[in-house]
Amino acid sequence: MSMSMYPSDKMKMSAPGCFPGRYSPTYRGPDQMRRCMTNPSSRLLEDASIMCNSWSPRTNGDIFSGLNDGLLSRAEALAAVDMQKHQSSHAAHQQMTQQLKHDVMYHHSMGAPQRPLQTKNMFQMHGMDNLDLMSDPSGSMTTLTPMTETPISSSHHQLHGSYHSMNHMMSHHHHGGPLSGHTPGSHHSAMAAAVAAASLHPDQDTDPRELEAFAERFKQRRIKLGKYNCVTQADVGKALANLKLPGVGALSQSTICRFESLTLSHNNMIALKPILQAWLEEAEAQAKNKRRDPDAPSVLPHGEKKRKRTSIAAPEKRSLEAYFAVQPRPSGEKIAAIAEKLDLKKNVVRVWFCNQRQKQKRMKFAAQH
DNA sequence: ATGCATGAGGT
DNA sequence: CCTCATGCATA
Repeated sequence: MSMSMYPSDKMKMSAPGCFPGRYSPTYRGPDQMRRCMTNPSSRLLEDASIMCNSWSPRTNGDIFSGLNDGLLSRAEALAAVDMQKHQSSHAAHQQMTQQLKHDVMYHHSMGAPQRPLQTKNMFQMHGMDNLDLMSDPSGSMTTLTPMTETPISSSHHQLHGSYHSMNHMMSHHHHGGPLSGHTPGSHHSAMAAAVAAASLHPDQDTDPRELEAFAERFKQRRIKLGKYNCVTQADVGKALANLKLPGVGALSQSTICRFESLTLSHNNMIALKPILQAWLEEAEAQAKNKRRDPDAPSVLPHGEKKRKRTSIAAPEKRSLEAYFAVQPRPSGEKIAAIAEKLDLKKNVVRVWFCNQRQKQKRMKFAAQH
C-alpha cells in the first residue's frame, strides 16, 4: 500500500465483477430546500437530569469541554446552555409529545447483499491511506457511461483488510507538506492509469484542499457530461461497476452526493477519489466518440418490504442534541434512560448517537481545514 | 441532500 | 457496543 500510516485500510477485493448493486430505480430526485423550524421544548430540563445524574466528574464544570468548533457543536452547546438555564427555573411540563413514534420499520428482507467496498481504516483523521488496488490484467474498461441496470450477478467479494501496523506518524497536514516517503509495500498496481497516477501523489490526494477542488471539478464535469442525457449522481454510482476496477463496485447516489459535497470522512474521500477520477476520465473519453443509447427499462423488481425510516420529532431531536452536548457517548444504560424519557426505542437512540458522532467528526475535520 | 439504518471489522 | 463506509427512504 502506498502509504500506510494507518494500519489497515486496504481495499479488499477479490473477484472483479463483484457487487450486487441494487439501486432504487425509482430515484430521480428533485431536491428540496432547507427546512426545520424550531419548536420550544421544555423537556430539556428534565432531560438534562438524566445526564447530570451520575455524571462523570470531568464534564462537570464545563459542558463545553470536548466540544469544538463544529457548527453542530455550537448548536449543541447552545442547547446545553439553554437546558442549564432552565434547570433552575424549570417548569417542565412535558408534553409527552410523542407523536406516534414512528419507529415502525418493517424489516426488509434484504434482497441485496451489499458488499461494501470498504477501506478499513481507522483512527482518526490523520489517516491517509489509500486503497491499493491490485492490477487487473483483464482491465478492460468497458462501458461505464451511464447505463442502466447491469445484471451484476451478486457475487460478493469478501474484501479484507490486512492491517499492518505501520508507523503512523501524523506528519503531513496541510497542503504543501510533502510527505511522501512511504515505502510502498504495494506493488503491482499498474492498472487504471488514473488510479495509479493518483496514488503517486499522496500529498495531493490527501490534502483537504485538493480533495475539495477535485470534488468541485468532478461535479461540474459530471454535469457537463450529460448535457442532454444528464448524468446524475445515481448514474455515476451505477457506472462505477462497469469500470471494472478490482474491488470496485457500484455506489449509491447518496455516496456520490456526499463525495461531491464533502460530507464523507476524510479517509473515505481519499479512498473514493481515485475511483471517481478514473470514472470521470473514462466517461469523458467515451463521450467524445460515442453516444449512449437510451438504456433499457429496469423497472422496479418486485415488491419487497420497504424499510421505513424512523423520524425523530424536533423536540426529541433537540433533547438528544442537548444530551449529546454533555455526553457524546452515553452508556447503554443512559441510552436506555434517554430512550424511555423520549419515548423512543433504545436502538433508535443508540444509532442516533452513533450517527451524531460520525457527523461531528466530519465537521470537526472540515472545520480545521 | 440528508436522516436513520445496517453490517463488517474491532475492542 | 463502537467506528466507518454506505445505503434506502424521504424531505
